[in-house]
Amino acid sequence: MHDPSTCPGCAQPDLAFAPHDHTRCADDVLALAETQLAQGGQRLTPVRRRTLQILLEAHRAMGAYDVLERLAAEGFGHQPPVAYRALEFLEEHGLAHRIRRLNAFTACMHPGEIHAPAFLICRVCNVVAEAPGVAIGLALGQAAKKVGFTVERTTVEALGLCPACALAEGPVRGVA
Amino acid sequence: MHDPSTCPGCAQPDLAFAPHDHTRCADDVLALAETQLAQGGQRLTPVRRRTLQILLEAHRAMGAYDVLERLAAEGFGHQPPVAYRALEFLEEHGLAHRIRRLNAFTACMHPGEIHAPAFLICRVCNVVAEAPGVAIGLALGQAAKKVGFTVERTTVEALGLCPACALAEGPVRGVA
DNA sequence: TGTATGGTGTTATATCATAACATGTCAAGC
DNA sequence: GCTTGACATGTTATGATATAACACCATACA
Ligand SMILES: [Zn+2]
Ligand SMILES: [Zn+2]
Ligand SMILES: [Zn+2]
Ligand SMILES: [Zn+2]
Repeated sequence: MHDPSTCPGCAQPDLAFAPHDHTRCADDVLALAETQLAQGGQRLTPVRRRTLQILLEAHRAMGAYDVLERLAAEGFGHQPPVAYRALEFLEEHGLAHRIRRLNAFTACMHPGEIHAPAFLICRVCNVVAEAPGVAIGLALGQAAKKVGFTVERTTVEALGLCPACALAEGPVRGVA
Repeated sequence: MHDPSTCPGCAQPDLAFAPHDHTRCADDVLALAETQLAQGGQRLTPVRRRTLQILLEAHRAMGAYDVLERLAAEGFGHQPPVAYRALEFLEEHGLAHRIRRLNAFTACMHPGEIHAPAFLICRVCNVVAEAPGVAIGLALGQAAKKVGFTVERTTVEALGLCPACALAEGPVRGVA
């Protein structure tokens, strides 16, 4: 189902920036998700499944209302809670992440793996990359431990420039 | 101007969790801020100054509309942009931070020092502590560098339990 | 004395999120 | 079979957060 020719992520010239292997895109993730959830006694219902699909196909961060629009157009409910509930469910189960700086959601690119995700957000093109956040999580955990704080969930986001936009905006001004 | 007897932060039994030295509270920070800004050709105007004061006095994270209410009651403007502009100004100049998980703002506890702040947010009592985020910033920078991303600003927040609430909620159930 | 800049204020609107309640579905227990 | 409880989905209505666009007034300074 993943079509690189229409995938904004894949269309990016900076494959290194958004390094996702397509053996995991859409369908595969979906199957994986279903298995995982079943093991935990959870259900990937139609709305939830379709919501995840929409995020996977979009291959970028989407606002809840954008997702809702898609869902509504396909015969699901038309009201905000429909989208928010599905998105929150996916987030709780590690299948999607919330990007707080964008008030948006994105499909997890590494479902199943234990990860405290870190996101790199380009302020120009809004592309979001999920970076391995293990080292960051460790550092954060240590800082917390020092003051006796128990970490349960983390939000780590960096705003800046993706390689492509850095070229366009950077010191290379006189190229064109 | 800082009165520990009415300061929610100071009233906390977990001084270690919110370790702030009062030589820096309110007035001192304010003076420092003014100096710093002047050096950068920026002005700590009445609204901005009062906004910072409000955050410092509150000694906790406040929503923009809460701040606005205070400002309005004191003769400043009554409309959202008044608060948002002041808060954004303070944030841009390192005098306040935005806590995205809470949609709130808090005065910086370490103004002047270069720091990529990390916040520890108690999900029970909502107390926010600003932890030194240098190590975290480094880890994040490295992860970003690997994919050619240029970091400009970071958001690092941990949700969990402060020491006090961990005691109350934790495995120590049968104490009372 | 124009005129550019920046700060403050306004009105109006956009955007994001949740509370509260009604209905449907399905499986466990009687 | 029916009842009941758990959970999912849908609704209406409202709340909370944030910004666009414009008017007015200062100060700075050519
Ligand atoms: Zn792809
Ligand atoms: Zn970009
Ligand atoms: Zn204090
Ligand atoms: Zn607490």
